[in-house]
Amino acid sequence: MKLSTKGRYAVTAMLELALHENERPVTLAEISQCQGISLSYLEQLFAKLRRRGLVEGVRGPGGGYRLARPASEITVAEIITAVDEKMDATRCGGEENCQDGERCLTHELWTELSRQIYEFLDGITLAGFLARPSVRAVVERQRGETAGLRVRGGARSAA
Amino acid sequence: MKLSTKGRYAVTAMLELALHENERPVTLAEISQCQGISLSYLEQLFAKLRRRGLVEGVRGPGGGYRLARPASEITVAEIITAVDEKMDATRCGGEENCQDGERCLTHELWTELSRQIYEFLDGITLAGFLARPSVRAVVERQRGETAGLRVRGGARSAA
DNA sequence: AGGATTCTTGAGCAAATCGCTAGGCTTTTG
DNA sequence: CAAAAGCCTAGCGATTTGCTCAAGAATCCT
Repeated sequence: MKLSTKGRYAVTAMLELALHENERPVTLAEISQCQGISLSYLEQLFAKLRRRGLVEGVRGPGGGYRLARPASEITVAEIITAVDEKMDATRCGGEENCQDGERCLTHELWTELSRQIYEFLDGITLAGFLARPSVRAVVERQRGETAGLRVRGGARSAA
Repeated sequence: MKLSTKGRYAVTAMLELALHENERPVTLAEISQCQGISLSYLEQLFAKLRRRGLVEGVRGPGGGYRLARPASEITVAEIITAVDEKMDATRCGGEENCQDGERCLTHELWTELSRQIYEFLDGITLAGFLARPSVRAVVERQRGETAGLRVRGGARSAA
């Protein structure tokens, strides 16, 4: 379980997609501009997210990315592990013969903690997170401020 | 909040100290041997832990490291932030003017999530973690296996 | 059909970080 | 004083980060 800026980028981008779940696809260019992340870097992250079946790409004009599953079925843990690839990296490499037999108890202790963290993050879905009052407040505020400014194409409700 | 092998090393080493809380200090050489981490790397990690007031060093023969506070008052979050130094690294650098005013809502969303994770880890103390039944079982097993083998000096109860 | 838009993929690259080596120093015990 | 241990600094190879550049493929619009 590695939790650094890379995973943060991915989670943030996925939240952006979740906010536009029932609208047209969101382009990477929009996310890039809004977040200040380079377009190509986002492309790499989304390539991994796509391979893991978390997002779908829609090509052509009007295209972009869309959540492959409902936001209520995508967890933060999935996103992070999708872009981080390897997470176990135990010194003993899965074997438990750190020293002689299984003397080194520490990696089992860490494994337990790591599992705790994973289950915690696995309990947070995109939809669930966006539904929190404190988060909801931010979304509403931003929505209100930019209403009528960023509506491109009349916000048709995507048939 | 960065959570990678570096933080794991630190947490693991601290757990080792917590296991010998009421005995003589634990040397880095012992931890190094048991965990397979290089001695000098441990020294660097412990330098940071010491600066944060999490451990005390005891010099001279018979010395080593000891927890500066009871294991029940040291949280996993403290340990990880102690060795990882920087964790916020928000794109906007604390300012909220990502684009125009505060359009970029995403970093607030992430901040919220990051806080959740921090509070989760801050709720886990060394003592509390070692008290869990599943962890306890591992400790007891290891203790039994190595009883009489690794007792150096007669396990005097440190006055 | 042709061009514009957007995803898709790959090569590569500067900077930072990781985990470690090496070496020297200080303090304490005996 | 010598040995044991903490303490400190410099640096190094490998990996990862975050990014640029470039080409291709699918789709929409005219």
